[in-house]
Amino acid sequence: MPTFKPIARKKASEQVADQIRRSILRGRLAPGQRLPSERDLASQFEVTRTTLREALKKLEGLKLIFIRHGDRATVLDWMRHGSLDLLGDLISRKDRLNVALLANLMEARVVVGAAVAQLAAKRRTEDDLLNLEEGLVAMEHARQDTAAFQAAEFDFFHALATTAHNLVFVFLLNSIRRTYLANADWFAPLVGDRDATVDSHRRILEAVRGQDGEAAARLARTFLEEGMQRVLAAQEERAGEASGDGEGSRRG
Amino acid sequence: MPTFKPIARKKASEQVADQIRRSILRGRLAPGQRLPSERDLASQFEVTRTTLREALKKLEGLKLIFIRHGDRATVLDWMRHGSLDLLGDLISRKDRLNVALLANLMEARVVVGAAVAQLAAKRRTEDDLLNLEEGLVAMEHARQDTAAFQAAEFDFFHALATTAHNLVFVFLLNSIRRTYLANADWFAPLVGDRDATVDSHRRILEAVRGQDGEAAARLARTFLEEGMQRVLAAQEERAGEASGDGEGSRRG
DNA sequence: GAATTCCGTTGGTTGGACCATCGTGCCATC
DNA sequence: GATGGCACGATGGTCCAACCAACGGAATTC
Repeated sequence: MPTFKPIARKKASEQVADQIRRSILRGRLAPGQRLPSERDLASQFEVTRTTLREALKKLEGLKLIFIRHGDRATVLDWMRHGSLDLLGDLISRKDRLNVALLANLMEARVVVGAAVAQLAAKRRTEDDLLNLEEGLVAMEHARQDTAAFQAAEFDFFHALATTAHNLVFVFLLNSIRRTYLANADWFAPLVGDRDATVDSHRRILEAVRGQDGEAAARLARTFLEEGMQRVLAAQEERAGEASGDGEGSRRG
Repeated sequence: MPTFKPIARKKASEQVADQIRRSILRGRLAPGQRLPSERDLASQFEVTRTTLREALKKLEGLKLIFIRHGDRATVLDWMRHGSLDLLGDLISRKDRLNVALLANLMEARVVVGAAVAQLAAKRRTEDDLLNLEEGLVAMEHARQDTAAFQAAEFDFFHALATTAHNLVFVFLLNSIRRTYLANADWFAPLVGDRDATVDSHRRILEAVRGQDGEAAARLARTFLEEGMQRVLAAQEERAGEASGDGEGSRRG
């Protein structure tokens, strides 16, 4: 029995937003440029203005366009204003992967992971420790399921951010997680050896418990950096293989 | 001539979204809870479903609620899914400031600033250097205007992120900047001495030019950490003063 | 008992009307 | 000649009243 994916049931407004978003991200709509009026766009896409407006609303939320009453929408410079939610769109274009962005994301995990580990050690409460222990247990329980294990592993670092009592890092990890888990296959080498991963994270937990920020940061950084190397190495391997293998077995 | 602020002209859909968002952030709407139907909500707020739906769309973008066709909207756990765009709502509640979040934000600037400085030194191209030099010039030109100088100072670090060629950090700084500049007054002590700030950043630039990542990171970290101390110290001072000083002169 | 069908609730879309704001150009005034 | 008021067209914001589409549970069927 092959594994089937749920079919994409995209709302009309989503599809409209997708088209415009891609035009902007690919530079076919330059910053400062003004979009046609809602009425024009609606007739171009053959949807109602209501639907078209929902699409624009979404793009506004991504900070891709700026909307002002009485004036047409303006394309923003996404390098300057773009939201983290754009990562998901940028990292995979059809079946192709943006390897540079993959590296970027792991790099950010290294930096943020080490930082939250250090801060967590400084600020952890007893409740935080219980929460982290639960996270470890969740990882152990998910040992059999790759996707679940990856999610649990990420959640451990999310718990570290919570323990660090820094909402900026919490929210940042929320955003990263979406992109990370949506492309989990590519990041799988990070947790290649699950037992070692659990051990590693247990050592981090103990450092946090002992309020040894330096050790916690070092352990987290080492785990993530070595994992990043594995992820990128696996990526290079695949780049060497023949292409055009659309749906075939990607794992093995 | 006093300085006037533009009046706030909020759209109906924004006001609706504000109310629901606050209810969620204050916990009056718990994660997992289901919202009333759009028709119900629309009549409660005395707006059309169209307007109500725009509000929900916004909340969906902030990852505060989850919407599925045929089922009512569900409140998400914002600690687990929330977007960085929530920072702006959380940091200031009316005239009161969330000091912990202020510290969080500076803390994130320290970590990210040091990281991008280090990576920038490793990866800078000649174009990047030109860009950074422009950033310095912009800071010098803005020396007279506090708000403009703060923006220029932040943009220097944004340019470092661009130089680091890491989109995750670029987008993260985009999000932080919005909150940072919207509450610029509170962060002003960071750049208290503007000449020293320019000098500091010039040294960072030179370290980047010399591809000395360690030095760049150290310089950036020192500047930001000391600035954070000033910001927090100023905050404690104000906490000691009498309250109720709504619009009065805040700068002295 | 289990699978199927039906149906009410609810989100998604439509079409058309009207209101609010912006920018522009004209005009009267000074 | 500069200023302020005004009218107008373009455009985004809201309203209204339907209908379409997905979900979930109840009724039905086997």
